[in-house]
Amino acid sequence: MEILNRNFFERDTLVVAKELLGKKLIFKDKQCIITETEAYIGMNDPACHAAVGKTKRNEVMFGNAGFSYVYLIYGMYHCLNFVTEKKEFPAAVLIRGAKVIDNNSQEIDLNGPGKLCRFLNITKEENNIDIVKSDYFYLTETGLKPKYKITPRVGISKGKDKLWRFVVEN
DNA sequence: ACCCCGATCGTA
DNA sequence: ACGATCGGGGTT
Repeated sequence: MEILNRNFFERDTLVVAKELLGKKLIFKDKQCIITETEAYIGMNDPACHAAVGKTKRNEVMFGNAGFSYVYLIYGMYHCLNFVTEKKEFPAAVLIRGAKVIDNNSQEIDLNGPGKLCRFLNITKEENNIDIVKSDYFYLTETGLKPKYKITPRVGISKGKDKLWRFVVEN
């Protein structure tokens, strides 16, 4: 199916986060359907890495939409994000969960950003990749429009008031 | 050089 | 409830 393009990502982060639910994520030989996302939006969002200004780690968030932002958390897990909005406006969508379509049609639930990256084998090597140009790392349309609920983001100490987490129901 | 803490997860 | 484990970012 149709590959998601730059225009898809270069929009309001909350819209992108909601619309990423049900999309297919392809990385090398693996693919899955996204079921949970969170938005991190700009320098005024205290939970966003960009809140401290531009640094070596977060500079990709300040760049073009449609690039991957991968970082190491707690010394042992990786988190996968996709950069959104216009260049120089730092924002991204964290991919927190997905359902895998296994070769033997076994369903695997990747609930949690660390588990998702561990399963897909995504590491800092995959940081700053243009996913609208790559032939091994990209997203596609599926036609799915899953029902979802809206909740506060999890695992953060600041910015808990924002309802910027989106989870597919059922 | 040092210190604190984090967009997590598995175990207890 | 807690420990694992380490890099980023701020401070001395």
